[in-house]
Amino acid sequence: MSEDAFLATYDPDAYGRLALTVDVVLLGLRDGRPAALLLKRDEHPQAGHWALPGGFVGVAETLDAAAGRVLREKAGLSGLHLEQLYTFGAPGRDPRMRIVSVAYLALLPEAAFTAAGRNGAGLLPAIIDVPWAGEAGGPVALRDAAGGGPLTLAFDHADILALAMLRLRGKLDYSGVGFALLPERFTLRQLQDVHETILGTPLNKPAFRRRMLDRGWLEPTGAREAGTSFRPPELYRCRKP
Amino acid sequence: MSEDAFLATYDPDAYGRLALTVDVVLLGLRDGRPAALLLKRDEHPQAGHWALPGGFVGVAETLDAAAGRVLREKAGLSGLHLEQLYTFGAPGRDPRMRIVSVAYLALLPEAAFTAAGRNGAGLLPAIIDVPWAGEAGGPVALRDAAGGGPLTLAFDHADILALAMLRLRGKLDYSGVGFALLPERFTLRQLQDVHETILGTPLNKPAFRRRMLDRGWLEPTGAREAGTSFRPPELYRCRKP
DNA sequence: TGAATAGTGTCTCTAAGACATTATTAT
DNA sequence: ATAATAATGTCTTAGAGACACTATTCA
Repeated sequence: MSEDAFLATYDPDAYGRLALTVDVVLLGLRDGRPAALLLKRDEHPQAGHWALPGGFVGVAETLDAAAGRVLREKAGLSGLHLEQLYTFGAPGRDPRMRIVSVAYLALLPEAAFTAAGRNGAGLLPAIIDVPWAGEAGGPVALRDAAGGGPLTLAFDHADILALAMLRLRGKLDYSGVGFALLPERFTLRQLQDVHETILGTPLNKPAFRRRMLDRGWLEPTGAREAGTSFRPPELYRCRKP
Repeated sequence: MSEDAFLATYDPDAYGRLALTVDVVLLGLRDGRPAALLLKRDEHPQAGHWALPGGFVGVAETLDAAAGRVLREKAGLSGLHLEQLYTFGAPGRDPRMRIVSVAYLALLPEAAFTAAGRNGAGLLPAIIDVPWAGEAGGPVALRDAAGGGPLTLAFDHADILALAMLRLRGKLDYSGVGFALLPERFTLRQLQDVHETILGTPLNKPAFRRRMLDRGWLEPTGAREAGTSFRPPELYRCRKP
């Protein structure tokens, strides 16, 4: 049998029906704390619960492209740091049918995060309270950034969020992801604040400066931050993240 | 509309048809070099080419369970270190239809690797020649362990294999994965050889011993390796990988 | 001048690399 | 004894942490 003949007789349903989605963890900082943007589900299943923005993967669409489209359609954002996290496929995770979801992590600079949180698209900024117990990670607790109570997520989205935090923490000090949470020009203090927030531990200032500068990823802009009532810090730009 | 009513009317085909598979990179060591077990495809598409063992995900099956089943059915192995790697979903990666594949990494101790390579199941041990150029990783070259020429893989399996090597290298020194490539009892020299092979660089012996022993993952068995014509080395066991 | 933070100099401490030395086995 | 490798002691070196000190701006 030739390959063409084989393809003509191939039955796509022979192995059962399932659907593929992407779910995107939109991570940023809100008032110096890690936060995620959530969407209220207004359709079944789990209508009324908070969830990660997600969507079905188009038949002719790359996984990365699907994640980018979700970002655009649900949050009006593009050009962000976006990376695949992990694929969640437990049979009972969605009551509709077998839905396997490829989770993505998107990182938003503080300004984009704040803007997306109040653009009327229904995105809720939720503060992530991480119990930084050891390296194992663990379940994360969520609460409304506007001061509301604790939030619970739909499906297995709490697991996805926890994994996103873990991944971010793991990559922080060797991979330039930290820059994706800052504006284009930033001070070393801002960079250190980001690292301390994500790692959940204070860092030594001289050592942090040395490491960052020796790494060669930072380029001084020559400009300094304005509006301070003290010595204005140098603004840096990321060269090679 | 209630959730039950919604589920009754939900159309699983509304977003297009696709299939989900798992592909498993069976990594081990062969004569001190990294190697993978490959299967010759005897069905279309790409019949006659070498490929990673894989299979479709059952409708009621966990992704991890599917990978475990592939391992059992295609290589007769179980109880191995098995972890999800990445999901490959480019639309054209398989000519049959849209097939998205969740890639897994399995690690085999040297004995299991050798046995699986000659059990008649058609698994070919292929040496992986990695150009260790920097941290970026890159395409890997494959050749028949029996001395044959270079091998080319079907589909995008070369990319999957390259990612597997990269992941293994990255996790080696902070995660106990190295133990999964050794027998239950091993010497420190064997452990160092594994690390040097995977990392592609020689390591300092006293420093390596110090690090490994200080980590607390190793437990001396009291026994020593037999059959040496010199001072027999202590055999260790992994306590907490 | 005082307050506040930026930015740096320097000492200490830890861990890795280099290298030599001792230990233990078989022949 | 000799050969071969295991296992360790020690010196050096690189980098992180601690801490204090200087620098620069605004009020």
